[in-house]
Amino acid sequence: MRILIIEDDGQTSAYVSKGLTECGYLVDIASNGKEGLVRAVSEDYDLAIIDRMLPELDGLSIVETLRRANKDTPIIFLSALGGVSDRVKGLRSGGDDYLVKPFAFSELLARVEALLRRPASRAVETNLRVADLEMNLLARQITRCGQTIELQPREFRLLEYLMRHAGQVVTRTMLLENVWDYLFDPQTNVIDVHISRLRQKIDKNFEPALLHTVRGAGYSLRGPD
Amino acid sequence: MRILIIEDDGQTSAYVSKGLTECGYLVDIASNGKEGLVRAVSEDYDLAIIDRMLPELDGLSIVETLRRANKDTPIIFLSALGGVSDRVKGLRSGGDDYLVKPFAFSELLARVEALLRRPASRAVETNLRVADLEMNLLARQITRCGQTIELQPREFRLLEYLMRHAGQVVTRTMLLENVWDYLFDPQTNVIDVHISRLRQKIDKNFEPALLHTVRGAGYSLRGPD
DNA sequence: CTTCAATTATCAAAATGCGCATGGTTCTTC
DNA sequence: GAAGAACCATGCGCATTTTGATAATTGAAG
Repeated sequence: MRILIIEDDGQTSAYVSKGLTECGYLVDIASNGKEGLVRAVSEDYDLAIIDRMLPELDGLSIVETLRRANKDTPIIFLSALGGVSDRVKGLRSGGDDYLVKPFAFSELLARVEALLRRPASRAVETNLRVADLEMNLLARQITRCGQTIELQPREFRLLEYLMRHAGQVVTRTMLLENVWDYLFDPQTNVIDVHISRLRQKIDKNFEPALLHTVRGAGYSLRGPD
Repeated sequence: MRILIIEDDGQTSAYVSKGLTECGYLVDIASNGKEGLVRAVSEDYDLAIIDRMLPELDGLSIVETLRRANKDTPIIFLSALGGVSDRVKGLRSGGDDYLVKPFAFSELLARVEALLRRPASRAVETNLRVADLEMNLLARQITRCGQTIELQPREFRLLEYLMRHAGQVVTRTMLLENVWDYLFDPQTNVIDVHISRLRQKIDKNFEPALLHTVRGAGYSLRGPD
């Protein structure tokens, strides 16, 4: 379990970090708001502990930004501001819990674990999305721009793999290994054929194209940036 | 959104209930632990607010029992016991939050909404289970007693329908409509055939049988009670 | 014991899914 | 701008899977 601490007071962050590490969590510390936000957005933490008052960017704004970006990492506020209205503000902004300094580590830990225990934290991803292309793993249904698209099993696997690696370049070797379970090169153009068929279905009739060829390397599924 | 309050102090429960009702929640009140537990188990609340000290059965025990019964209704403890160790105990027992009396209603409301906003509250069911028979909708995988079982698409649909209606009697007409999309009677024994095939796979080699015939009516999937 | 519903086995038709080969297209490099 | 490389699209056919029907057997209820 990975936890991010955003806290400018080195003493507090060291204290919390030490305790959590001892309990087996992987802890990262960001000492200002900007850095914290960047890390929270770009990496996948299971929980974040955020100070409300921070240099560069305050805690409330971080959380609001995160939530707007659809990141629902559980968040515990840590703050010296202990008034009812402060706590309400923190929770309303998208925080999941609010602990007033000074606090007992044991309570923080209990609250961390209460949040991590919520099924949401380990929720299974049932939906993948790249731009307006959506895959519902449960219903095995693909839609682009609201229109549903039918895929064959192999095409489905192919697309799932591409979506799970959206933005990255996916090589033929990766596809052979992970979509076809081949450990060798079949010396044919199977991949090309299926990529082509997939394109017919997900990119033809739509704008813009999402499945791009990376000459000499492989393919890459990505939306417009 | 339905909220259950388990609280013996009439004044507190009335106060909380009034506030929540004004916010559009449907509120039920149980004034002792036993009654509260029964309601929490038998009905489906989106959240429960539970006093720690209650006549008949204390709050901690209620929560522990609920969690053991696999109910993961979010729970907020409300208590006059405000020491760190009390709070930790409440959270450790399976509670999601702990608010010390006296409290501001606005904070309680903010905490209620923080919990309800967590996706967990509207988590999608990705797993069905009847006794030791499990269906993982995401992986489209069936296991009984840990052993994985292969099913054909139609058998899968059939079993899914049966599992979603476990305990009930499922008639042939229901099956024709929902598994075959037939709106008429095909005048053959398609259903019987598929039920038989399904039995071979899920009940043969296992004890006890889960798929029961209800003579003259249909079938019923259910575990031992 | 009889009857009718339910179960099971076997079969054949239908549908599907997949990969290959071929020939066409686009890109790169000189 | 020509040649070669990489990539793309299409149709075909094989193999397998999947399905539904028929018919024989079993078993429960009266």
